Amino acid sequence: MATKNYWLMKSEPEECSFEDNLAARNHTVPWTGVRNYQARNFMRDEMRVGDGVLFYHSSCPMPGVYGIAEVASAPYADPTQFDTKSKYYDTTSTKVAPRWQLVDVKALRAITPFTLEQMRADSRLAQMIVLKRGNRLSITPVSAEHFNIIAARK
DNA sequence: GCCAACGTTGGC
DNA sequence: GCCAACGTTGGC
Repeated sequence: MATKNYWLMKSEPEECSFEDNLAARNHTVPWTGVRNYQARNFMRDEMRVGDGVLFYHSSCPMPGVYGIAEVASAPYADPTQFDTKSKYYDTTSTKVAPRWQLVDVKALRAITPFTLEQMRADSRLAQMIVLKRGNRLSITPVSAEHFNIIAARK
């Protein structure tokens, strides 16, 4: 059996907050809109159902981890790439060879937000990719140790 | 709104 | 393959 992996996934709360996710059917949402190859490759090639997810809010007054979630599906084509009305519509993608793949993400429980400021202040978390200068990647792998430190928050 | 950082595009 | 221009991310 493959080892469980852990991820940090960024979302703008205006678009899909952790509360939105928790309120969704089956507490599950498709992770639409990723248009970066590295982030796509994590979903397409490396995620497995049951992997742990730190649900992070970005571009908001208080960035940070707001909830614990898990990967809830195998990868499949992101439907928004074919939707002409979507801001994620991609004219260069085809149904035969979809460019963008996603997974479903299931919200498990909210935590007292572990803010970016608190993450930076915690020396145990110093090696997290999301804290590295200039990092913009919306999906990053997280070590079990870092995941557990943040997931221990009630 | 500013701007540093960095990914993508496209001319050559 | 190089690299300048451009667009986007995301904290502040």
